Amino acid sequence: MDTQAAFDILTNYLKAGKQRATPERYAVLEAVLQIQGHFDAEALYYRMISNGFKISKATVYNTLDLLQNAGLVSKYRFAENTSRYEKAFGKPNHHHMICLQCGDIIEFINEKLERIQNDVCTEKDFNMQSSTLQIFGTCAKCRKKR
Amino acid sequence: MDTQAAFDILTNYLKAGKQRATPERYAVLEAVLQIQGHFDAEALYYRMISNGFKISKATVYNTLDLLQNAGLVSKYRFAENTSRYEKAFGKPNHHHMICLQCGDIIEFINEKLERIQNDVCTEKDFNMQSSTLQIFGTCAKCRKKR
DNA sequence: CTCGGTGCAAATGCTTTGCAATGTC
DNA sequence: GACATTGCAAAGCATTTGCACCGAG
Repeated sequence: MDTQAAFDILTNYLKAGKQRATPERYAVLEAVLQIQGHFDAEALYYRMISNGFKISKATVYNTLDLLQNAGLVSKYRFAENTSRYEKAFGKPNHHHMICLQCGDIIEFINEKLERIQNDVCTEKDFNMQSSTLQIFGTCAKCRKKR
Repeated sequence: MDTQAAFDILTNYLKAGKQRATPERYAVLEAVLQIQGHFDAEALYYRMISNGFKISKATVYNTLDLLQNAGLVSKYRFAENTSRYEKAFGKPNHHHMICLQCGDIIEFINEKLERIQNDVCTEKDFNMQSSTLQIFGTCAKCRKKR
């Protein structure tokens, strides 16, 4: 949503870690913010290139990692070989249902789930940083097709 | 636990799909059943080789996929590039806490979680086949080290 | 001016594939 | 005997790395 606020978070994160503010880093963040839903590094790379921005794949990968550490991007590993990313800024924590037929991803939020996670972590004395619930199966659309 | 019961499941699965009962398939299953906890394809391959069994990596990968479809093995994708497997026979559905420092995996079961999953799937009209909740963070052991 | 960051191409590591040989049915 | 399955090595992909160059601080 608010690009400037996200830029500020990045600026502060870079300052705190004494890392440099390069145009590439802001460009990747800007591109990420424009995308609705999930994407992989390759798609982001081609999107930036075709928008006329000059950047290398290595930098895209590096920067996505950095943005993840800054809390601006979430990284997921579903069933495939590719890592999938998603902007984390202005989005509440949520989980995913992945359709094995069409690959569609349905997001959902559930407060009870948050509570359970906290309970389990307390019980096992585990310090949670992030979490992902992935439900694999068949979506309504695909079931109707048969 | 009961190797013979697992073998029977495989036999029935193969018959149902008109697939062949090869020694390799039973050997992979047997090796899988002996392992406590998670493993990757490479580790299983070397384990079998060093036990004197002659098999190729390709067959290990193929057979792990087959065993997954038969419901005898679960396949996970945590944060890394490698797929991790685990025997599914005689083990109830469970979820994972992954320590980002030491890589340890803590398993847990929570019945409330099952109910939430069912609720969410009903709500979105989604047909669940499998699911995995992964909680990333730091385990008690690693926090004490600091 | 220094050294962190970038770009490029090559390397890496997991997984899949093509094809001839094998052994199940 | 037919043909699914195996083994092997090579190919495929996503991601990382090494190193020369560049540019932020």
